[in-house]
Amino acid sequence: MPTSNTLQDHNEEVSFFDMVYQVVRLIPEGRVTSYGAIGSYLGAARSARMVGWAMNNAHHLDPPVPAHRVVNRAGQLTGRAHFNPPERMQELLEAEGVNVTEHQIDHFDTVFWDPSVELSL
DNA sequence: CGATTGACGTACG
DNA sequence: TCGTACGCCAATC
Repeated sequence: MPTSNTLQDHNEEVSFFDMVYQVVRLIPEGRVTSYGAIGSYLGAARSARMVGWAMNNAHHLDPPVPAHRVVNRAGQLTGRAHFNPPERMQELLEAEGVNVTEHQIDHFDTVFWDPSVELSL
């Protein structure tokens, strides 16, 4: 029996946070996805904010989560400020073959990786 | 303990 | 069609 005796007895799957981490780790190199896409894949399209918030926790996770492959719906590296250093996010993306200009991913529609599509749910 | 924020996105006016 | 408001769940103040 789980340690937590929360009100949610319907915990059939892991927490939303954990699911986010799992999906982010499934992102292949050279591909990126958006917070909303992950949230939508998890069945909560409106919880895009939560996905980003989960990334904050991702920094102390093991193994580390490739948060640099997660950007907003516009393809902008909005979360770069939370990296160390912030420019590290762009460097990591370029190292995987993803070109970034002015914190904006080039050909975002091409490198975009939609979990609900690639995972063929 | 209660209110606000937070790496966004969708819905509504 | 464009602009504004709300929602998601958890953590922080």
